[in-house]
Amino acid sequence: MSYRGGVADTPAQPRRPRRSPGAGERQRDPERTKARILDAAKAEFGAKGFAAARISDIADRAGVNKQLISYYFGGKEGLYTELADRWRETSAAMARPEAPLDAVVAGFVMSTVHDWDWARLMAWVNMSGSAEQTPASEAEAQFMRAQVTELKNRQAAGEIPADLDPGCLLLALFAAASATVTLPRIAELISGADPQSATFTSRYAEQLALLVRHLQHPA
Amino acid sequence: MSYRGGVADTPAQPRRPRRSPGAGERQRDPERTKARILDAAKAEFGAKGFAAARISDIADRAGVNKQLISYYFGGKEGLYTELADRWRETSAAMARPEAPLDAVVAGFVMSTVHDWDWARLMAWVNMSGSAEQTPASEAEAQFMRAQVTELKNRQAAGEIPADLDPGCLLLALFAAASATVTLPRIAELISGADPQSATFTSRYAEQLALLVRHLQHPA
DNA sequence: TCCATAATCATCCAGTGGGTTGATTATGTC
DNA sequence: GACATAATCAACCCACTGGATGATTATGGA
Repeated sequence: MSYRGGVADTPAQPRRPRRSPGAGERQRDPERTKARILDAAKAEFGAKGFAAARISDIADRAGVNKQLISYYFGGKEGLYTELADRWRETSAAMARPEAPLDAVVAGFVMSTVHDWDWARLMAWVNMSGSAEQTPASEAEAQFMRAQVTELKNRQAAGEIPADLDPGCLLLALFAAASATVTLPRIAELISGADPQSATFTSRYAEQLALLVRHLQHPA
Repeated sequence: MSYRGGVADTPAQPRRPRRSPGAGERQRDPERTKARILDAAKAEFGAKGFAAARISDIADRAGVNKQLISYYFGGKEGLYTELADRWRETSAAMARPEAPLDAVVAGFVMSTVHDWDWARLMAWVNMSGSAEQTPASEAEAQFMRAQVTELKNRQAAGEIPADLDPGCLLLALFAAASATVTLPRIAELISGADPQSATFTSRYAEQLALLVRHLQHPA
């Protein structure tokens, strides 16, 4: 038995066997091609992680010659960092300032439904990234600090128990909200349902929100 | 720049250049050798995950010829499953029945200090394992179910709010307790400290325990 | 002491996978 | 229409990696 990368690949596009020009459709369209490669890469990297992902698989999924990955992104590593960078930007932009905390957490959980691959990619980046390796962009640190002060404000406003350290709380909430993605097997074992499914995810999101509310207003 | 596996390798043994017989020490000792290989594998797999780990690195770290990995464990995959199996047994045995919940959670967090590699391995297994791939041993499922009923009991005893689903709560606690291992980069960003360090880990453990207590007794 | 066998090693082998090369075909412009 | 250039592809290359082979040495028993 050869090792197959983790978690079933996302069904994804029906994977047309060969792209036929299609009336009115350009047959050379660098933007489209790049987008396709990025999508495919997101799916593959998300499913298997960097090391286990194969650029030929990515190319196949994108319906494109694998050389284009070098051509556009400078190889596997370039493609990966491109995606990682985009994720950082996205997550930095994701800072929703003044929603209730339980809603923020639940929303984060739910976001994994719409973009499972993206969430998985985040998880891989976090799991395998160390400080020396990828120096954690200043923007990223900024974002985290902002989130911490966010929590601190909520704490000052009495939304959160005063004796909890905002940093640790943030970390815990982050981890809990990522649970379906980072611990899919346990999630499945516990719930009996597919951790990717909307039904389970929304239930879990709701429960987490409830938990947060319990922290806020005494039970 | 070639991709280096995630998270700095554990310092580990000083990696003796060549094992010299050493007075009174057997120079052929299969048990010792196997143990060394397992330790090295745990460290390598833990640091980089299955796909990125190299059996030659494992062999080097163990100070042993790489062929012995095939000899004793039937290759890379066999070695990995061996470790994964051991982890499952260990974690199944880890079921401490009647400690207070906050202590259980804190203890789980603290366990990552003494055996970081092991915790990382767990994280990789969970992250990359899907149901089809490794059918989640019955024992494993049993263990999880047991934990859930454990929580249910605590809930019945009024330790936990009645409206929380025990399964979801377990998942959330599990994820939160694994945070330093599964999200080391975020942990580092938030705390400014090394997520592997005992100081940070114990602080985080304490905070999580506090959080659990807040769930139990209204703030 | 000698032998059978287990343990260990150095070396080789073949498959894989990422990357490169050079050719080919669109596309836009003059 | 012709040309320059961008986009795309098929084929090849070679480093790496996991595993296999066969030799060698220790160990324990007869």
